Amino acid sequence: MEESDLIVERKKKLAELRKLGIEPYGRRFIRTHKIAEIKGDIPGKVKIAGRIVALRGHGKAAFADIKDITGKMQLYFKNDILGDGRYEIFEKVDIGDFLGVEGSVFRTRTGELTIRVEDFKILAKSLRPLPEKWHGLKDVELRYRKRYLDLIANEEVPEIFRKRSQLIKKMREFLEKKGFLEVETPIMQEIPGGAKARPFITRHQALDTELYLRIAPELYLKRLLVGGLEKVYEINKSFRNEGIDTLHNPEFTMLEAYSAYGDYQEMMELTESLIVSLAKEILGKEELNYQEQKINLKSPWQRMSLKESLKKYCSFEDFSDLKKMRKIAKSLNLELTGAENGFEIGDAIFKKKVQASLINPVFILDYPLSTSPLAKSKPGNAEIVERFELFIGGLEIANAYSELNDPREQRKRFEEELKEERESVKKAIDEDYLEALEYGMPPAAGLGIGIDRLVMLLTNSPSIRNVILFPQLKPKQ
RNA sequence: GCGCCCUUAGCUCAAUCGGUAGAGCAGGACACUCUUAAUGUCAAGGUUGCAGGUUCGAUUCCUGCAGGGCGUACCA
Repeated sequence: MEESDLIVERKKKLAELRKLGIEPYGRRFIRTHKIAEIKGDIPGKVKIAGRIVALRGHGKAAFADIKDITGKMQLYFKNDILGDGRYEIFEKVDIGDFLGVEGSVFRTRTGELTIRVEDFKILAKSLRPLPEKWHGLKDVELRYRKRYLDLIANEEVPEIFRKRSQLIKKMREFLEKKGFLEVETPIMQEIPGGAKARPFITRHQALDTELYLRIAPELYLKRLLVGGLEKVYEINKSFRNEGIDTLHNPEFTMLEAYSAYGDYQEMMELTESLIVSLAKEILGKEELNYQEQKINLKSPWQRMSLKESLKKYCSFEDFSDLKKMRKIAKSLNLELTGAENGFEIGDAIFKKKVQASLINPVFILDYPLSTSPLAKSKPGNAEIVERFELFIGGLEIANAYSELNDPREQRKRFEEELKEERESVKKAIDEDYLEALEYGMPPAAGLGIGIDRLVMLLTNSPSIRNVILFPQLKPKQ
């Protein structure tokens, strides 16, 4: 039978219901209980609503399972009880329909809590068949393109998004308690800054100007530090016009937080206590499994410089030994242009070799200045900046640094950066940002946390698409 | 972008050393007033992702395309 035949069949029932004077798309239905609230025998009548997910007919009686957001309940429809042609109407109900039912709670012979339906209303007729009841919806493409079906068919899916919501809520609470102010900064920016990704371009008609979707909110949040707001954060969607894979979606959710008078050491403490407290709230514990790996989040977390990590996992001693590093890079099939300095090759080797070994939380510190144009250099070492990235379960979860607040140094870094910029990206220095710095920005620490990846970690999800309700896919022709 | 793999009924899956596809669920009909992956009987459901090629014959082999998955590159 073609799908259209299944739909024809249901449309037929719809018409028949209307003929019987039943409107199959109902209105407000006032419930006395949500399903999970019906735990024992409840005297009198209850009214619940939900979607029919299973039907088991027995001649002039039937059992049905109805589901709301809190759980599932068995319903018992019986000709003798409904009476007067009402059972005939019930026979036009399909799996997938939304019903409001009224009845009394009892236990079946097998002890299952069930509602003996005395009256019911069809709240919405479903015209399409639901995915298979036992195996759920497995087709990965369908799950993403029609997430509503995934939510109906696969129990663990709503749970992931409940946890995601919980995590963001608790993150807010944590930061508020620490005195951070939540702000909103422009998504459409004249000059996209704060990261080096390719931006999406859009256009404002009335202003007759091109605008860019932000790749990060960083430069606007730091303007607020100039303005005297000492602790700010934004839970933001940012947009990067780059490849899509298990760790990257073109639009993604990030926390960025800035704290005046602090440095990256302060941010490490904040990050550690934030993530530990989130794990306790969401999972109720500090240990978790991520993709076959056992992870222990218990403080204190390990801290290691980038250089030390390379020594430990790739056993090479000296960043000035370019020959040796190139050899290692080559053995890892890394493509190099030949113009890289020691730190850049080191970073590439790190990504390829070290990262996968960082299962328990590790702060990797002290990145090369050349790849960190907005970070403050370490006292006594102009090549290195005060920056860390946090790795858990082999995933890069956070990135933070002591913020560069010297406007002339910042200009120099921007100019350096401009030289290597890719052709598709607008070549411009954010003069307005530099001007802001000239008014004086307090020394500060800044933090970025990839919320999608953190949710992946806490829900044991192998792909970022599992934790984004509507991940980006190619349009289907 | 590159490499490898996948695409069979609405859903979940079989099958074919190249001989025109078969189950379960869902849907239809009948029976059944305590079932719970209800049960029993019957009937129906397919341009095997799309377009070409080879062949007497292609769902199967080959090429191209589309979508998807994984890896890799870009994403400081």
